[in-house]
Amino acid sequence: MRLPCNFNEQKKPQLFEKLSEPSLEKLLQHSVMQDYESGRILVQQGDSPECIFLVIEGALRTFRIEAEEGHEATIRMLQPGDTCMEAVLFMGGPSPITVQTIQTSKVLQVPERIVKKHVTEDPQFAVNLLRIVTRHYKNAMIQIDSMNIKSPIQRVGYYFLLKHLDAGHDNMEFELPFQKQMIANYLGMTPETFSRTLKQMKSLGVEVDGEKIKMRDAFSLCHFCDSDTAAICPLHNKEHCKDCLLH
Amino acid sequence: MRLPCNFNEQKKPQLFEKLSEPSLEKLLQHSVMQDYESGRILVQQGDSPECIFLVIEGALRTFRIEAEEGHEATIRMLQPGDTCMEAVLFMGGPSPITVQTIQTSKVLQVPERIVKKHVTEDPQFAVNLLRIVTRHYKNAMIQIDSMNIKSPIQRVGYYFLLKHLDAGHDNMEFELPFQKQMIANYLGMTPETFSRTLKQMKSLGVEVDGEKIKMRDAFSLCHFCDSDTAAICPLHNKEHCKDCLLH
DNA sequence: CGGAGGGTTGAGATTCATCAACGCGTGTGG
DNA sequence: CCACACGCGTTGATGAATCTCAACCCTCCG
Repeated sequence: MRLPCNFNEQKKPQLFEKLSEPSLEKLLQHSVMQDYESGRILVQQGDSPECIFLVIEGALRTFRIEAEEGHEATIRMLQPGDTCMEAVLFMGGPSPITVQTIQTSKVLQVPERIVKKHVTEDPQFAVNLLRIVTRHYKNAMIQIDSMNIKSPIQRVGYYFLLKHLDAGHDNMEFELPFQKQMIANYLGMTPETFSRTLKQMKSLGVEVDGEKIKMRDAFSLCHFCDSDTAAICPLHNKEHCKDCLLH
Repeated sequence: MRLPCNFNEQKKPQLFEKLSEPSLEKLLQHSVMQDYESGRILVQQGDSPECIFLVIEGALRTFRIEAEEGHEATIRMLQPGDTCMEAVLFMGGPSPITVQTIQTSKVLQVPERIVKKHVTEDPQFAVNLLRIVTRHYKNAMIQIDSMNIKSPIQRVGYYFLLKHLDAGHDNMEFELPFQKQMIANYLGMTPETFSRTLKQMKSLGVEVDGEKIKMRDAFSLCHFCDSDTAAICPLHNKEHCKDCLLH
């Protein structure tokens, strides 16, 4: 099986990073490519995990459900190149999360036993997994403190800051990669509050037009920076980094 | 260096689980044991991580700070046998968390470079780390949905359920392992709300007397069970598991 | 044209944080 | 030995913030 060509060298999924040809080949040999319509449940909370999912096209989300009211808490939202269920495989026990497509998606599935076997055979693969899982964990920690101690506008601001840095710090425009209600849930608020918060952001120089976000200048979002993002912001400690809360 | 004797075979820290004698010896050789008073900061959010901390005696907590108001969000609370900063070592970049003692504590510190080297040399050690990190991640996911979609009483109930299962399911009494304000913050509420919530729990058959929690019967907390805990509850699917939300 | 889904806006209800005061146990210093 | 301060936990009153419910607009699509 060949990896689809829409992953060029730079956007190669982290799961396969630096793997030797034969090692990669071995993994892909037993993997299955599959297409799903939007809204399809791939794993149910409580199921025992059976494979890792690598998003080729489309988008997935992982979330948890509260039994009583049926409310959902989004844990992650995945885009092409992202993987999920790697951590769950090594947790032992049933899956704590549900996995669902939120667009029509093409997904590569690597079976559990292949993964577990390969981890012991290729140290690079083990390191990749460790890196991926720790990055998820870091995001989770940020999510936790967001819910606890940040206001809605701070959460949205931080989310926008990350997307802005993704798009390139000299790019004054970026797009929301998911539906607004999805992002709202991910940020721990209702679609209504999210919508109202977007309006508040105008006064900070951030215009919202449908899916497009336009920033007045590159520092409009500096106010939402923290030690985590400062480390990856090319403008950090430059003269203009004035609104940064760290200073 | 010898591991202190208060870890018997069963309570051996997961970090060292199933390691061969020489492997363990190698790790401990370069580790440092240290005592700290309560309230001491061991790692500051933004610092680059330098070692793994293994709690021998006392207690630590890890948390994140919000810059503007100085509010804190507790990520984890550690007891003897627990470790922290393992995940951070592999995340790359500065530490997203602050680590602090919350009791006078004895802590074993394993330097970063020893850990990273040992991971590639002993696969069992790598697997241990992967298990530990994924378990943290799982807890983080549960924390996220707690903040989002659970009421204070549900959060406290779930926390109590875990402690109850820890103490043994046939034990109708257990103790709070930390200060109430610490637990409150960990559960994402103020000490006041926590206190009020404790009173509410009386009507569910859970008495609180200082640090001691007394349950009327083994099923008082079943109401707060979910798919994650059901898997480890010895009473699950037994006839008495009546209040379980899963049914 | 009509319906469905996503997004927005408004009004009201609820819940939790905040602020303040108090009780209690402990340790300290006069 | 007592007075006092301090930290922790509790209780009460208040207010602000966000969720809920409802209506509406818009676009897309059959």
